[in-house]
Amino acid sequence: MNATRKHFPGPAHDHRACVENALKQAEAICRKRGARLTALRRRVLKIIWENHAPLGAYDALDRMNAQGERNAPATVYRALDFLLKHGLVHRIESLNAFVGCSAPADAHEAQFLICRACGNVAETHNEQIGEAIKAGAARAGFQVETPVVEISGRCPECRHD
Amino acid sequence: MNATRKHFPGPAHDHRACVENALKQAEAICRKRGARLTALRRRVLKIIWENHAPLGAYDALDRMNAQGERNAPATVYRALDFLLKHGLVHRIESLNAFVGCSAPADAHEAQFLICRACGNVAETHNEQIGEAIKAGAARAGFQVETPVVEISGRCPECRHD
DNA sequence: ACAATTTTTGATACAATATAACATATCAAT
DNA sequence: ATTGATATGTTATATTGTATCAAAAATTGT
Repeated sequence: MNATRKHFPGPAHDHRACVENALKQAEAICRKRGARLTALRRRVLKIIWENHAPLGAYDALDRMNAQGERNAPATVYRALDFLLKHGLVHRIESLNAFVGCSAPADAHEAQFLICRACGNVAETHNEQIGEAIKAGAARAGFQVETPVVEISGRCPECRHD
Repeated sequence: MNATRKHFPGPAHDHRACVENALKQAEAICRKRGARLTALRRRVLKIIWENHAPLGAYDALDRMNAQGERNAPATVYRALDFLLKHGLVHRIESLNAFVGCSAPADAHEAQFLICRACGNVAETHNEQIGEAIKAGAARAGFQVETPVVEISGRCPECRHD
């Protein structure tokens, strides 16, 4: 296995299975918490998971309304709020867009690797980054609550060295 | 000196001098580069520097138009683009807002400590965070271009331990 | 100093992102 | 069935950001 490429979906990536797994996990998590993953919310989650590039709220809305439905922005934003609250999706601040969480079962601090060529985003859970942030913040007397780490660059498939 | 508090403006902070210094540095930098820090751009920079909390583009616009002027959004965005390009301000992605750069003379990778109580933001230049990010990205085969690190939490003045 | 060129600014319109407010519907527990 | 809480529908509006083209000002070459 090529350990350097595990985070981004390579050519062998089975995305159908990837999405099914995400939905299954979401259902399990919501069941366990007594949270209601309604048809609407599940549908938005599935749309977000269509690929590994973050999707804007209005793009998600367009997908929902493609067959003539008339959902309003608030509908999508509310579903996204629910999904965010339960850690099923992440918001990418630097893109104003949303991406499926690759490890919704575990509490985690995530970092995002954003390929500016193909648009895909990989989620990492790097303790060292988290520790460096906490240490640096502590030296400034700062109490960390929500670190946002979004790293723009080139993914393994798109880099040109 | 209390080293833990040097990044955030404490009660003794002389903000008038702080702003004057920022403007002086901006002038020196632009002069050296042959970049034109016009009256308009200087004015926007000064408005951004009014305090240490990031300011939205439309808030800056409101300040400009407070005396009945009729500047349009594009005017402010263009000035901000110039200031960003020359590293005189930073954009805080998670707030859609802009803050003065505290070290415009040096090229640097910055991190931002954002106090969600008082709104102030401190800029840090922490090598260890940068290194941890580069190392983590490298392990994923990812080529870092623009790391965004915005840490929300509580500043020394506002924390409640 | 003048014309040619580039850069900056003005002005109008519009696109993209996000929320407020209130009504209706559905669910869950008694 | 009634009630209370949660979720969705609907309309309107707020916020953030660009595109486009015209006019003005600064810069450059002569």
